[in-house]
Amino acid sequence: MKKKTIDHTDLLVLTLLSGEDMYGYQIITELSRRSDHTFDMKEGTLYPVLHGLWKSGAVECYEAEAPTGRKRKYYHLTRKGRDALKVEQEEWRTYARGVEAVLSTAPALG
Amino acid sequence: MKKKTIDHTDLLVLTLLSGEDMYGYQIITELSRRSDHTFDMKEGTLYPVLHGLWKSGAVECYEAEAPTGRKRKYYHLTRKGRDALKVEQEEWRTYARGVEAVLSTAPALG
DNA sequence: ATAATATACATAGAGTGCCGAGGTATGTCA
DNA sequence: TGACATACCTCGGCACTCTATGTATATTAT
Repeated sequence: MKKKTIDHTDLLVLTLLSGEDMYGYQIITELSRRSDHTFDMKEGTLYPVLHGLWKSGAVECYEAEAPTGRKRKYYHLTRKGRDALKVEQEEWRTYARGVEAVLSTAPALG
Repeated sequence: MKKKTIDHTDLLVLTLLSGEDMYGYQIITELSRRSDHTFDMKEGTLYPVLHGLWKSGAVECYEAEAPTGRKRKYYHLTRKGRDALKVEQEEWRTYARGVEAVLSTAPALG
């Protein structure tokens, strides 16, 4: 049984944060929604990613209270994070182009 | 420094083999050529992949002599391998569509 | 001649990255 | 009051790819 992982987690998270500040739980639900339920990122995946992005300076973090009274940790994309996102997007396009190029050289499947 | 791995190795290898039987070294050079040098698959990656595909019945293997007199191990895609390829291709398309969907929801980068 | 490079196969160990499983805690609704 | 959604987190395992290394032969350059 082949394992299916999400990969490109940084790209996806940075992309979401480029639109607006978000908190962890929201990132998971938004990612699922915007990908038409293709991506179901696990908390065990997301939080380490978020902490890594913070450590590298790609995001800043602040706490805020939800209308419900709950604490949330919002993440904000920094200038550095925006630059990183550009790089990641370019890498993704190159990668996807490469795969499509290889697929296009093969005969159609019966 | 972020590490760049190829991923989707099975998809790429099966795709190449769907066109013609190939031997290991050839797969590496062809993959590089057809992807416009995007993919430089390492031998330490390819050979285990090939052996795994053989173990799962996706490919058959036979030895043949090159014009130079050298021995080569050719791999041939089986019916089972072709089915696996269809699945892998479909999964790739779903995945790529998902990523593009997420990217498209973000504002353009300055 | 011989050294370097390309061809051709292979494996072991390291490193990375994602997930499963578990934990903590609060708010909402039946 | 008990279930469920929200909201955060960590640890250990596992899968995957690469680095490094090894073997061996053929070709090309010096």
